[in-house]
Amino acid sequence: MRVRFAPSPTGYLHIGGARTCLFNWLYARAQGGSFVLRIEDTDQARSKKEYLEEILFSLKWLGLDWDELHYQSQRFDIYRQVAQKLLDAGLAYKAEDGSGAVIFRMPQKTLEIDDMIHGKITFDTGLIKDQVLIKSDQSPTYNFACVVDDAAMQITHIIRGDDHISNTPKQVVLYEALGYPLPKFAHIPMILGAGGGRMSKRAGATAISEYRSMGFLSGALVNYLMLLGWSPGNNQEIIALKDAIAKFDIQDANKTAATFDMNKLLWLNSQYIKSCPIEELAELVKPFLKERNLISDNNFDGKYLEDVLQLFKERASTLAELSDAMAFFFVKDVAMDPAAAEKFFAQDLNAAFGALRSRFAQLSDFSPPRIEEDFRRTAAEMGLSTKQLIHPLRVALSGKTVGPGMFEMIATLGRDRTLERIERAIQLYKNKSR
RNA sequence: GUCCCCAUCGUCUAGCCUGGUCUAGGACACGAGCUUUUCAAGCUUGCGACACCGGUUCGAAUCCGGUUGGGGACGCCA
Repeated sequence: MRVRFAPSPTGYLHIGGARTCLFNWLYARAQGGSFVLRIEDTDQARSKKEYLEEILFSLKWLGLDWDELHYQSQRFDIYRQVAQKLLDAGLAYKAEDGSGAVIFRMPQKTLEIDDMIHGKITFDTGLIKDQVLIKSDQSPTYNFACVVDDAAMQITHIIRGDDHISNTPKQVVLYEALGYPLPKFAHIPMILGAGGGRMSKRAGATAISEYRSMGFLSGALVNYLMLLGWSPGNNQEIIALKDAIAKFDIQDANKTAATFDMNKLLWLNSQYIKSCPIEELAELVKPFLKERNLISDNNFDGKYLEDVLQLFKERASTLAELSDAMAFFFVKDVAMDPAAAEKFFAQDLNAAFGALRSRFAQLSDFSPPRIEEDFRRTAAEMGLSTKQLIHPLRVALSGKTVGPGMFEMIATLGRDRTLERIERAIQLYKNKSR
């Protein structure tokens, strides 16, 4: 069996296209067939190299590899030849306006299509007008090139969005006119935007590459896409692409349109971040840290990065969020956010900070348990509760009121940075209160 | 307007084909609690759906018809 995904490089690869591609890919891999990628670049004016590159890049990023790659722009001669055959057979005619367009004479009949997902669908072709096959600029129309290619490339199963259901009778009559064997059709439901209508920018129609730069892991996005219109069964939600192959069958796809839900995607992404091996996560997060000027190619400490990631990997839902949350580990002078400042300047803790600084300086084993021990002793000596000291200390070290566990954080930050930041906080308070 | 598709919690879905085991299961989100140095995470728990009407049947979420609602297509775009 052979399937195909046929994107048009007149726009970026979006959620709907990616899901269609995914189902085709999954079905091909499950059945041991071939997956053909066909670029439908017949509209010379609107097709852009930039879009083509984005589409190919995004498919690779998602892990959807193809067995063959074809470009319709290189096959114009074939379409014209086939059109000529229809002309010769009297099944098509030249436009009367002398424009050079070739038009197919629509037969009048009732067509019944047996869709793999919807079952029988009937159409009355008498309601469809004659279809242009070759435009006046001699380029083929979508429905024509599509049929010629699907037949030439021996596509056996056409899996596409159900917005194409109404194109199906127009294509089937062409198969019949040309004597091509009819493929099987499987029309999968569309993905709707949050409002219930077509996906808009707001609702998530953004390019797949956009999700990448927002910090989604490709595995999480692919996993989410699989769940839209299909279920692996057994109440399973998290499933890797390679494991889905064995369970996938296009006949199990839903008929009902699904609404895109960013919350669930975010949740899945957080699950993937959480379970991602730390070395891998480090590689994934590096570009985000570089983009924020937190590390550069020659200055970063791989071990330090991994240690910091351990602290944050369970508390972020995107790589972008992760990078922002851990930024203070990589800057010289931490910026204090307004809410944190309020907490920090609430009372004079310089005596306690001073005591902490000297204790930490002398600590032989700079580990979380020892740090905690010293911290609690200091708080007790100063007549402070843990809370009274821990929150301002967090602000002093991170500039924030929220973050990972204090003692692990200090240990990971390291003695030098910790002492430096405590000292800086002491000075900051002095200057402010003066 | 014409044609086509669809209809289970707010959202994604399981169940539907092969009616009874469904006082309809899971996940996200939301509420509460536990844990706790904060925020998360995690765990426990709560809220929450078979669109409506009719038919078939001893029995319908499941089968049939209609209504309503939603979506899509009607380009020399793809």
